[in-house]
Amino acid sequence: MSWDPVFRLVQRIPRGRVLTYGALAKALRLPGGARSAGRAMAATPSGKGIPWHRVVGEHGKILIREPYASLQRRLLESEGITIIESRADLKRHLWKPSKKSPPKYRTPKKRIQR
DNA sequence: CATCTGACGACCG
DNA sequence: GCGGTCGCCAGAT
Repeated sequence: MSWDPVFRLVQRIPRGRVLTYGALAKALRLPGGARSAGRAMAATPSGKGIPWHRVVGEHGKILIREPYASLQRRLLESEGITIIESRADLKRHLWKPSKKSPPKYRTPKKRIQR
């Protein structure tokens, strides 16, 4: 599975903005919904400039575990996003994948048979 | 091939 | 608002 479309979209999230796994999944029509978005992020290659920390759970909650949670919080705050009780203020920072036909994820029609 | 394991979220009590 | 269950499905073991 190529999570490329996911990475591309995440890469477009502006500084100081966040997106939720659910919104991400919905925007790309990921099969399996939000969890798929989560899997994609878990597979995020580091060192590629992908702002993974801008993806949070519903209500802006940071869902990942330590030690990443602390790191994510720190990164978000450094961008001017206020985190209260492990949550980002979505009202102010939720980002919408505006215009430009968001790359739509497509399920492979069929899998390679063994 | 069988099972387990989640960077989720909706639902219910 | 909080904790438990369930559907979902790709990777890991």
